Amino acid sequence: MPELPEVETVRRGLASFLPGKVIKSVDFNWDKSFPNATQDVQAYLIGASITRVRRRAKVLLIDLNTEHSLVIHLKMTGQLVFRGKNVAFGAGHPSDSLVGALPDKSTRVTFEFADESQLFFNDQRKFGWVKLYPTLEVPNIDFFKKVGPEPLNADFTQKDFRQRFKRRPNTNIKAALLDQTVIAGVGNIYADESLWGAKIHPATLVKNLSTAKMNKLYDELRYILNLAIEKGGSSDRNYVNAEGKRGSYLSFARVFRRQGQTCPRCDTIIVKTRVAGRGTHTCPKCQRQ
DNA sequence: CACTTGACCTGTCCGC
DNA sequence: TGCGGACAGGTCAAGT
Repeated sequence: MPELPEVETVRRGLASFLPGKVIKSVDFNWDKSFPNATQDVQAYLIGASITRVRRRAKVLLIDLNTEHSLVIHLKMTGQLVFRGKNVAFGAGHPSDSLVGALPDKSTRVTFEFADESQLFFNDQRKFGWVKLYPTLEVPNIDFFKKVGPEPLNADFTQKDFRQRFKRRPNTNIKAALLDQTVIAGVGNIYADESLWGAKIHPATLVKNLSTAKMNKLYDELRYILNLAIEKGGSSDRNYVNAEGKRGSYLSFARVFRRQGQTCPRCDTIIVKTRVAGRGTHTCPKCQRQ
């Protein structure tokens, strides 16, 4: 599911609800969803207070005042939904909501706080996880040692972007965009959307892309990631924000999940194919290989 | 090494 | 209505 804009949207929601909350209890019903929860839970989680909520790549970090952090990956279908006095099931328009009463059959971990509010980790497909690490060790996790730069960082330039891709000259640009060690945070939706924006066919080999094309891709990717954050992300099926509500980006999408519809630039019918092992949406006229 | 494919899971949709 | 197969926003390990 969640790519950079969705995870960032969840982070912003959690950052408004969680700081100061004191963990009263933690409940698990699927071991693999919280693989290193042992006696550490008692020592570092129960009674701990949340200090802040961060994001790196597609990973959320919830820092505690016990020098430990919850590290959370939502993978394809993970959700983190907060329920408290001011954020209750039923608030807002019903069509915004994708989750009802919690816990439900997809709930894998439940955190309860001292003020009776709760945080639910739901994950239909069970690929996602919550782990507990000493805060200082988080940068040493294999994933964080290898992951590429944040594409939206102010100091990340067109030149940096081109440099990062030089490590994957013989692979296609879509696979390279999805490779988290090149740059962080891009998944299937925003790969397709940004390639359409830059008029690049997803199967084009990286080494065959000009400097101008790569610069255009950088511009389109940053534009689309920022727009998606503004729209609260994409809810293709499971994704919801920290209040359990959908994001609206897909109503603005130009190609993703729009096969059979017309290209907004040239009216050609958008097609769905397979590139880098993933469903891929392109305009056959705008994006020639 | 660089690159591709399968595995991890559940649920839904589509064709027969 | 049932059943099999393909597919779904991600990442690893294992294969070539």
